[in-house]
Amino acid sequence: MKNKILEHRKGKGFTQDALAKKCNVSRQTINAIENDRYDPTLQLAFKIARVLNTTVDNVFKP
Amino acid sequence: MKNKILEHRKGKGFTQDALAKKCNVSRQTINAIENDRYDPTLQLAFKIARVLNTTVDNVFKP
DNA sequence: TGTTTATGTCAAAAGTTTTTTACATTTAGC
DNA sequence: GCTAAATGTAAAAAACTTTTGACATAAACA
Repeated sequence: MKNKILEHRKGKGFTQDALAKKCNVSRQTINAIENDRYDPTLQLAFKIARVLNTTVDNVFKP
Repeated sequence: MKNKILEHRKGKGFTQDALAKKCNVSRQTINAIENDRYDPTLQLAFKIARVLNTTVDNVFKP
């Protein structure tokens, strides 16, 4: 699953750690997802999208 | 996680079984998700949305 | 260079989803 | 009311994912 987390994250000036904290997950989780090591749960996908001020469909592409 | 699978599914005239087959999962999986017993993987969420001709953000709400 | 901050990666644990088999209940049409 | 189709549910196992702590590497920059 491709994603545009990096793009949106940088756009907001967030570090992985900052984004992680806002999503209440570990930095490694954000890193792993950002680098396509695995897909987030649907819940976390929504959380990430919300924190990045966008939609799930916008951040992730199958 | 709330969802509008039933609504969209009926709109297309699909049974749970039909939707399941189109998504390559078991009928019980669709049934369980439709009835909020658990959330699908992000992959499956996208598949369901695609089969129902809509978006993940449209079908699911945190 | 040395220090700090940011990112990358592992292995294992923890947790979740999915499948299967089976049966119960409901709904729709005849 | 009967029948067939559709839906609901359960338990257990299999498959898969996510998370975490720990450590490694890289980047920034004074």
